[in-house]
Amino acid sequence: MLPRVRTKRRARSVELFHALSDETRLEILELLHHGEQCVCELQAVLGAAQSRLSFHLKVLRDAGLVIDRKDGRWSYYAIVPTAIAAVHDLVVGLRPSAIPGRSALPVISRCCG
Amino acid sequence: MLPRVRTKRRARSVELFHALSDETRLEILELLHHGEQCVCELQAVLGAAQSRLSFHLKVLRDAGLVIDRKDGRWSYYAIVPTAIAAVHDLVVGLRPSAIPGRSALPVISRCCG
DNA sequence: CCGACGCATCAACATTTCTTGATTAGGAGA
DNA sequence: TCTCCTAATCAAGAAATGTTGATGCGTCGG
Repeated sequence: MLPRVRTKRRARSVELFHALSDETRLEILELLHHGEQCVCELQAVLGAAQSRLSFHLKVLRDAGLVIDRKDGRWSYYAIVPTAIAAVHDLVVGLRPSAIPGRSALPVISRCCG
Repeated sequence: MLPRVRTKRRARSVELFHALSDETRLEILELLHHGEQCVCELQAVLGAAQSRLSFHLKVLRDAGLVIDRKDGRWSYYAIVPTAIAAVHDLVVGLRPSAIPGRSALPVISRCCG
């Protein structure tokens, strides 16, 4: 009976959570805490192959979690704070208490109607 | 130069975000907002094959996001609020502002030292 | 005790995601 | 221009993840 609404929101959730569900990508985000970084710097610190890093940066970029900027031959990546905020909001929406007017008590009455 | 600390935390992040990076599993969590539910109810609402549902419930359970309780032949699943809170904390930690004493400005000086 | 039910688990297959090495493209400097 | 450098992209293979149908196990009702 559940309406098919919020499918878009769920798709977006999947995209964002998936982008965050990888060790390398989380390390990248941690490094970007220090501010904008160029790919070669990330590469040096992470000790990752260039194409591998590029792949993960693309995942993060496609998800909107980071943004890139070209300067000469270098590419600089930075965190997109609003995207992190979006993730934050999605997580808040996961909390049971997020749905008002309903208790979290078991519905004992009928199981498989 | 980055210390290898917080590897455990990252592994936990990967586990949690991965559990949340699937459409079916997000739907399950939404349904559990209505309180504890038995598997057959989830099955009916989602129209999912029984083994498929069982698979996803196991992923959620292994990640600690839900807990199960047996009653007779039925299994009831419920959200674990503290796990959601843990996810919340991890996301907060992703925010650039979360690292104090460092600005988020680009480090222009030397790129590839 | 027997059969139906609810659900976990397994094996096999399909699909997706990640890694690796090679290629490509544009900018910078000689 | 020629060459090196940075980084994106591609193709192929490896690995992880999700799906499906079958099987097994405990519980309930007859």
